Amino acid sequence: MGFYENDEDAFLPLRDVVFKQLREEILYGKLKPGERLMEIALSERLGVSRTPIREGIRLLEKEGLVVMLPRRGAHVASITAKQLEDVLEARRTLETFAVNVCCARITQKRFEELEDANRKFARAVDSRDLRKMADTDTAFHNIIIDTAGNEKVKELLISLKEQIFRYKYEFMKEMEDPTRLVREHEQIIKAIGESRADKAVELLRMHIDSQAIAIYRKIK
Amino acid sequence: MGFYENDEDAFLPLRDVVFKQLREEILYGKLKPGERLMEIALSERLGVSRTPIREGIRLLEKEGLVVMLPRRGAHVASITAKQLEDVLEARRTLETFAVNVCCARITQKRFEELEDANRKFARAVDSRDLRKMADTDTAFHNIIIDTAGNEKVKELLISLKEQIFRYKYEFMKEMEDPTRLVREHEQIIKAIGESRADKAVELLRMHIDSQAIAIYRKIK
DNA sequence: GCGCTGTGATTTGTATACAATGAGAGGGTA
DNA sequence: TACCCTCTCATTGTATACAAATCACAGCGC
Repeated sequence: MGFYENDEDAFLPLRDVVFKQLREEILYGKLKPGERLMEIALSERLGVSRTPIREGIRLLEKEGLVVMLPRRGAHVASITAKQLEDVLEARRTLETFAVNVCCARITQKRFEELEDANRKFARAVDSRDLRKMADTDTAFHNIIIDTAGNEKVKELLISLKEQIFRYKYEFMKEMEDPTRLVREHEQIIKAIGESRADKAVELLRMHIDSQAIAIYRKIK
Repeated sequence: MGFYENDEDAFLPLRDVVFKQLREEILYGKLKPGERLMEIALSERLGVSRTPIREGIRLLEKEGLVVMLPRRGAHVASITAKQLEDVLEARRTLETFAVNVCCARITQKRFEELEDANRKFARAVDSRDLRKMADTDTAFHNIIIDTAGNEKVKELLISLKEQIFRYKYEFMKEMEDPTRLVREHEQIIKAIGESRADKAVELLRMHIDSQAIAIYRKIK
């Protein structure tokens, strides 16, 4: 690859380096939805042969970040309103399941982690650093998902969220009052702390839906 | 590939032919869980070069049918009790969501398709043809999922089911009274027909769980 | 003016050659 | 015997060459 972002990449197969690099570029908007990924151009830009490029693109397809058509190459996945709706509905279904289980299983330690994660998110919101906001928000939700303890659900949720991350990122850019998200997180934490599973599920549903509506409006 | 199963394969990229062939072999037990997929051996057996083999294996990985470790090749995915539990829980979550939406959206035409699908399943059970049973059972569940109209949920459910198909198949082999499944389907159809979403959800949950328990017992 | 067809350039699909790694056999030593 | 070292060989990773398909567009006929 000519240079390495960090040392660990040096030990990864090139396909994984390609995957990580392109994933980054797609998620944070350098590669835009619909843009074509051409193997030769990429192999020249990244300084590897077409083989790891092809394999890296396959990995992106697995995550739903790229769509491939036979003989017509790979494109950065773009999303229709319908697809967005479907993904968000699937996410809501799985993540409300997760928060429900989480209520039953949470430990004191995990609960404190959750509170801590939201404090970090609050700081990120204060700092107005978009990337930090996205990362700390993800970290908060991931604690809930981890606590539920279902690896397959976790895997599916990671993939679903990546598919809409780019749009959510754009949406957060223009959000007038992101502190509302912090308060919504606080309410969810409170419901979990009180073991009120139904309430936590309902709050999380609303939390996801309100973002869904905003993103949806933006897409159309 | 030397010969073609059917004509349409002749127009597919070789990676897709490889994918379909290996998928068949994994689902119906010719390739067993844990078995190693070696590229050279496969390329000789299927009469293509390593390139489409590698790409076909990537497609299988995407479906969760094989797992790959860098430098250590691909293996047919085997499943631990915990993983099985996780997959079934994820399936239950998404499919109960689907049946819930299905109740609200079903049309007369779709309802008749559902009844018809269960009649076909009943005939398959009578015939004792295991493969037909599996196929018609899948077809029945797919009508519910299609009616819900969420493409992403459908995609996830297809993948989840494939991951446990092999075990379900083995389980059906030894099932003493498969007509119970037909009756369970009938109950679900009835609940859908009466638009009793909560009941349909509960029945489907039980339908999935009872199979889950049986497969679970078998694995351990 | 419009559409059809053929041709060349571009791009993906496939095969193959070579490099690098890892697993295991075999032998030496404590 | 148990352990470790090295060497070998099988296997995966990567690069590259060639084949086949697609696309864009020019030229032709209607």
